[in-house]
Amino acid sequence: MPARSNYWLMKSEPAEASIDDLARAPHRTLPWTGVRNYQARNFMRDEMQRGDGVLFYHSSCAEPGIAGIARVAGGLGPDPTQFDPASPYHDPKSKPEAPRWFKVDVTLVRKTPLLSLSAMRAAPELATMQVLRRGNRLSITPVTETEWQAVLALLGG
DNA sequence: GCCAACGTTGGC
DNA sequence: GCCAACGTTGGC
Repeated sequence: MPARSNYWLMKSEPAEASIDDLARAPHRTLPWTGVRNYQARNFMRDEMQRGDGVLFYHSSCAEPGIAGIARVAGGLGPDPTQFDPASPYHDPKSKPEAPRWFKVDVTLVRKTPLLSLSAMRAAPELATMQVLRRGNRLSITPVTETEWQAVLALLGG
């Protein structure tokens, strides 16, 4: 069994939650709600731990790429939006006694200059990153220690 | 707006 | 359990 990853890349549409939204949030922390994919959910529910490093990635926008460094602040629990009929993430099939969807809390460490998707693709040392794989759609992907260090180096430490 | 890729759903 | 249809993601 492979070792648990200590590093993650998490996609967010900036129109929904940008790096600046995270910077302005109380305690620079936001709950990562709205994940409706089982694989991504399992990462949050089963593998993520407080203190894990997070690459905060802007997707579905004019300039996709890594916009900052964050960290998992804990807060593992049921995603409350699944029970909210007014939420776009409402899941009528989910019951409070058996929640389907989970969230963690994410805290900003620092905003960085954008490491654009094109720059990521141009960096051979990042070629293994799951987010760069053809057809990848997972909103949360594990990042290796080597990839993490390579991203930090590209961001200028 | 297009479209490739992939996940989910539901009929059988 | 198979698999076609459909919906979503996300870069371009």
